[in-house]
Amino acid sequence: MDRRVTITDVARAAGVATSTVSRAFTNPGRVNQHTRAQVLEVARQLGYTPNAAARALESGRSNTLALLVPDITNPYFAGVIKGAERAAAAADLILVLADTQENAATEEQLVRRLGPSVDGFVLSASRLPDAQLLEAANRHAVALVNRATPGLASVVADFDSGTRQIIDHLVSFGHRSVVFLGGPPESWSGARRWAGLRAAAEDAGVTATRFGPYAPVLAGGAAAADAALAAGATAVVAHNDMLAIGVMQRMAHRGVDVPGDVSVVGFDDIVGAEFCWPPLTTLRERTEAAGAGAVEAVAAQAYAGVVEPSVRVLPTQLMVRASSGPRAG
Amino acid sequence: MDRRVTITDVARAAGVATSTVSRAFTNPGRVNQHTRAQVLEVARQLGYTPNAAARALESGRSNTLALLVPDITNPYFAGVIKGAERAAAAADLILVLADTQENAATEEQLVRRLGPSVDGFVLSASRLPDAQLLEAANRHAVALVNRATPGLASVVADFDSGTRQIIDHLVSFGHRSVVFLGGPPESWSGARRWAGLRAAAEDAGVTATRFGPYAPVLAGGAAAADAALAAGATAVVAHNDMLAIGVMQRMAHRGVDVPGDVSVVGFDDIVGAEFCWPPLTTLRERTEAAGAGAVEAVAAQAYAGVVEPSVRVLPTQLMVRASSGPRAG
DNA sequence: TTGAAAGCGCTAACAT
DNA sequence: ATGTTAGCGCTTTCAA
Repeated sequence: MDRRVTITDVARAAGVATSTVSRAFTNPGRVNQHTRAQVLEVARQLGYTPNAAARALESGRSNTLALLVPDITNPYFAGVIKGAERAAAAADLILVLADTQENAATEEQLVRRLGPSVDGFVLSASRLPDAQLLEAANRHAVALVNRATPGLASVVADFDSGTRQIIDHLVSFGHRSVVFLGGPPESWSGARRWAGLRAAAEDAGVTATRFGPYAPVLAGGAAAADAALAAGATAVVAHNDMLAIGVMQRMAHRGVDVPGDVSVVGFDDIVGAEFCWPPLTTLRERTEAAGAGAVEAVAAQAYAGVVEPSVRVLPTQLMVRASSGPRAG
Repeated sequence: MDRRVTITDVARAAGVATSTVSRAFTNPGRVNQHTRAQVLEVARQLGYTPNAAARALESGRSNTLALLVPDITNPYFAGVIKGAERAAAAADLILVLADTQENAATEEQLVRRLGPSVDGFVLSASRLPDAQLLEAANRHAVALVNRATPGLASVVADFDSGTRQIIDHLVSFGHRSVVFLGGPPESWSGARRWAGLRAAAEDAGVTATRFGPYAPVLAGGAAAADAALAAGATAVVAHNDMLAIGVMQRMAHRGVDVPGDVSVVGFDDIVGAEFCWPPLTTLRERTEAAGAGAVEAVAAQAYAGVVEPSVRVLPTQLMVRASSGPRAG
């Protein structure tokens, strides 16, 4: 569609060598100000843009980062994607997006396939075992979102504080026991959520029980709700908002009042947590900041030679809405 | 992080010329079967992957497509992204994602910045004027999603049928007039929605009025709802689901019963339309198919030399839920 | 069927 | 400060 203008065309038109043109673009200090201005002007007139492939071939760098997410349509990851995209754009980096379909094998394959073309990876909610993560980090710059592996850069939500906020909130409503409706067993953040909940419950002197695993989607709510009701739970905390909303739907269907009979709390604060019925009390994570922070961490490794793996913990905030209330009875 | 294995390494190890290795990979027919098998085996052992940049330099092709969306966090685009990603992966193409922030200037800038590195663009809900779109298509392979411009490939939802379904549905409930709560004036699909609604209303002998524009987000619902109520509307159709849900929130707040007093219908069927309160009657579009179709169209242009701009119209389906009902009074 | 060699566009020594 | 030149890894004529 477009006959490309090369550095040679510019050099010829400006009456200089190609190296001078190259320097005018990438090494402003090492070329005469006047020459530089003239070269840039000629380049502009000709509509010259440096060929990224040629640069990449030379430098081994593509100025491209890849972001892998388990499921693009899960609203939770929309924030991560947005933050990552923004940070990449700010750093003049190109962001490649891929969907792992909640599947470790697909994820591994994508890392292999994309690896040669990108300078680094942001792996969000990775399903890969630690060993494979470390192997990937051996070959590429890597940063994790909501997953921590010793030796790797990561950005995670502060689940310790978050789960404590949840327990405190429920305790303040008089609840003496909570049921955790767990998600996928391989989910690192799921494990952290449960661990935090259990610890906070113990500190507060209330009991915490784990049910599940359930699929962390709307449809998973039916089984989860039924189990919770059968156990006589008065307060349930779901693995994520989609599951929590599914639980509330099932309860409504069964004539159980939320929060009159049972309080429901979620994790994520997805779009929709605000307008589902009743509006969901849930732990908000700073997903955009997480995506942006991970991109920055990868860029630091790939371009600034930073080796020390940074671990950032982002604050969480309990959004108290109408799905939680005083203990029944 | 990784000492790269080049074609030369493979050639040496296999005792053949680099050109033979190259052919073994890209031109299976023009190399001895036995030689080829041996070369591939050696390559595998060495962990060789062709360098994409070098290929791109030679061929001028990056095997990369760019997808531009107005707002990544808008659940509507999640489906488009997913479909595009899937189609790209199936065609062994890399997908670059960028957010235009609902902004024509940003969109134009992204096309310029990404242009040299990608083989084509999928522009979804583009805010660019026709002239700029045509100019972009002059330089790159382009396909549009939910936007049509003469001469360009596009995938659009069947709003003619969709708006007719909406009107028929409301008429069957006895409604004699509908209010359309409009979105951004530059929105092509917004214009199509209104045009379809008006035509269908006329055919059905009911009146249609347009209000707005309103911001197509939850917060836009307050002003939209107030205007509709002031006008005594009994049936409103909102530009999209987010606005529709915002409208219902405002009505609930003002003690107006949906659908008892007012029926509310949206467009998109986003995640959440199903679990908002009341569940929203809305027109479902096949967003994933749209994203996938657009990628296929761009790929056909970029790699198969297809010039005839394909226009695909995807069916829409009215999801009747609880937000619409018999006309009041 | 295979090999030798010439670039693709750019950057980075190395000269001048 | 600028020009010359040698590749980066790969594909592709052109010969053999």
